[in-house]
Amino acid sequence: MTPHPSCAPAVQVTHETEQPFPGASDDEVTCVASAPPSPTRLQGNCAETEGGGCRGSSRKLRARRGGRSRPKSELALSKQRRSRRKKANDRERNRMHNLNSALDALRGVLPTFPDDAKLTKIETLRFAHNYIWALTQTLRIADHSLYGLESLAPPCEELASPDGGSPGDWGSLYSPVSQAGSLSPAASLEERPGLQAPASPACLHPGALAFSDFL
DNA sequence: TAGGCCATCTGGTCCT
DNA sequence: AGGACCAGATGGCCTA
Repeated sequence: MTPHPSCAPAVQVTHETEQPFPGASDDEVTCVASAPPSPTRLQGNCAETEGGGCRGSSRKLRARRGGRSRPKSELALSKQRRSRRKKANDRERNRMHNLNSALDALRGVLPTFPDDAKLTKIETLRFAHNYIWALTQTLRIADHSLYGLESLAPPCEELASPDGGSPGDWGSLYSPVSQAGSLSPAASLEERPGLQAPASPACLHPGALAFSDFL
């Protein structure tokens, strides 16, 4: 969608982040309202003729036939529509900000090298998936050692990956996510200079889980 | 300049 | 009725 020329996106974000749910005035003409609809939204005339799309048509008809709701002028309906849309946009923006905050928190507990390297969203999720699995395996191996079952512990190459992938295939550890997309963390991190994927946890010495072990 | 990533808007759907 | 969630579209920014 094309933002209104007079609306700098960054300014808009800042303003509306501070006021997640601003009381949208009916007189307020927002950039959203003035922006042209994207081609995919031009499904017939439904979306343009009534707030909320085609489903609102029945409500409108009911009102005209003497329903409970008071008939509103087109202008009033248009204003109400814009107001609702603006509030919905604010909520959606806020929701995505919360999601990104959670993602940042997740990044904060994941080991990366260099430390300030920022993982993308998909990398963060896949890396976290792998990291949790790595820690789980490490704990399992540690348990074996603790009870003197070290000799019974399967060798590195016998430990199955979370998805049952081929043993020792670190890249497959990121499945099922990696199966859906071409960008497995191992692969993607290898593609990105400076970022390195963790080594196979199955080969970590029990109890010696250190950051360096994942490099 | 192409491609990747991201933020944002938007309409649809489901739920309370 | 209104909010949450979702997916598609779009444009900006950045990097190779």
